[in-house]
Amino acid sequence: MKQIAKIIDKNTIEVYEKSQFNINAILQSGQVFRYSCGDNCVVFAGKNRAEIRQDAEKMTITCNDADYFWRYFDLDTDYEKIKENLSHFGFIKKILLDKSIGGIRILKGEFVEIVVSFIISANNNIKRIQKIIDRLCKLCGDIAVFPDLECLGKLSEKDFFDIGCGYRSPYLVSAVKQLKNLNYDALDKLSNEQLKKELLKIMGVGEKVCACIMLFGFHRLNAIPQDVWIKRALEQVGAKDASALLNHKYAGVAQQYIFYYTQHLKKKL
DNA sequence: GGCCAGGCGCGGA
DNA sequence: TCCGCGCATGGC
Repeated sequence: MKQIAKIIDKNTIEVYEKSQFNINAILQSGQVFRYSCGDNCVVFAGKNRAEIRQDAEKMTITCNDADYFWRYFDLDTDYEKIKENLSHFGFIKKILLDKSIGGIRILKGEFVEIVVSFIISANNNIKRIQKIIDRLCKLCGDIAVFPDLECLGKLSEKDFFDIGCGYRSPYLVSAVKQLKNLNYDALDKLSNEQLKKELLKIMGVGEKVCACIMLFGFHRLNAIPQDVWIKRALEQVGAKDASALLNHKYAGVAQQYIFYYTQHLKKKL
């Protein structure tokens, strides 16, 4: 496998394969809510921060912890192989003609942040989700740091209501209590079926949010979150292909391609 | 101004 | 087990 990236020092990673790393597409594919893009992009994960600069020949990630972001950006995985595999589906092959799509990667988010963020995401829109999460961070003291369980545990239903969580507020209070009794490393060892079963016990986590947590928090690449956008898209490709995709080992990756293509690029399958 | 959003929990069949 | 309903809020 071609080396796609290299750790330069404890604060710096260089990424060389543009075809496998498009920071704008990654951040705009709906898997992360705390980021901003101007000349450079900045992304936050837990208490960590990374800035990504794109030059002609390479991308440079400047961050507080290079090892952390190596894992976060999934830089051990060769996405060319995944793309090749998924290209057996005609409609995925067509999507990948848009080169930005091929630069999407599945991030490895912080467990608590992913769970809380995607409970908030239910029946909500992305702009509003981002604002609520920003207010949540501010409520616990630092706009650049996602609250830990200690701070989250102190928040009341009213606190969540007041920052716009709406009817999800009681779910969040319950979920935070449950999260205190869950151990990430133990969950990470479970099979897909067992993990799903455990995550579904969390208040506010149903089938779709569960799939998001599995995909973006546990890197289970076959987990496919089916929101209204994906369901609409899959109706267009026919039952046979849709069924095959839903059971594919990289279904979650395909789902990210479709989500970005249909929603962000506003293109039809 | 009305429809919609990365849905979910709940009660009733 | 499987519907259908209600739900907070603001983006568009």
